Amino acid sequence: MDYCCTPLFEGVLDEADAAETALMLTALADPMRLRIVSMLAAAPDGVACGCDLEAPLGLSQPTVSHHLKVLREAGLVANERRGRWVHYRVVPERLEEIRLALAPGVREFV
Amino acid sequence: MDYCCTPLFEGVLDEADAAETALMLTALADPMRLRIVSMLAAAPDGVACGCDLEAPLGLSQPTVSHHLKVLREAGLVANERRGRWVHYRVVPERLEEIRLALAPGVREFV
DNA sequence: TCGATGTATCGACGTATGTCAATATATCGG
DNA sequence: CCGATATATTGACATACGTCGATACATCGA
Repeated sequence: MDYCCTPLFEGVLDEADAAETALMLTALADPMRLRIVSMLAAAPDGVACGCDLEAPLGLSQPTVSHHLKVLREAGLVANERRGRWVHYRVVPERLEEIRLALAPGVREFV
Repeated sequence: MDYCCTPLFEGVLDEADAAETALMLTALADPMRLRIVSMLAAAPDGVACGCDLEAPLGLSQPTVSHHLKVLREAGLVANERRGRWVHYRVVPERLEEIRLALAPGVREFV
């Protein structure tokens, strides 16, 4: 008797939800961007400017700017111009969204 | 007085940790793979075989096999051959690792 | 043994991504 | 207004990724 191929698949992520969650995860799924978020979180007042990130990361200025743009468009960091500099900070609520999306069963899987 | 460019950057993710976390996130940062994990989690006994995933996902058999391999190599799913079929299940401990890695400040940021 | 069925691998294709140098834009100080 | 500094954009490049068809491998039933 085959107990395989049961017709389950209920309460599953639809395409739209999967696409949105994947966008957030994609923005975070890069070593350099993870380190950027970590640096911002560890910075005094949780704020740092892009110029501080280039040397520790060993990346060029355009590349850092690119990564910050990816993180910003994913809502994972916020920026604020302060004179010549742009201050970046982590958006913890957005990180929490990801953690909730990955809850026990990836969804409300109680 | 410039309050920018302070020499913070302590307690930050090193390259190795960032690379490993990025590997897990990359495996999960795909809409189809998110739906696969969701389907496995929602399946009775938390187990399903690859043949059940093709039709709901609208993907070819090789593509489903590829995604399952990516998830398996990332430790996010486990497989077990059962006769002609291979049963896949989510590894919740691995998902929990990701959630912990994304804790408040991405690291032990209390 | 042979055919059927589920799974894995291979090769190829188009697209996306991370990176940089060069350049443009924005803001401050003098 | 001009030079200096921080940031953003553009264009180019190599690499990685998602997908498929074709094919090989594994297992069961007859």
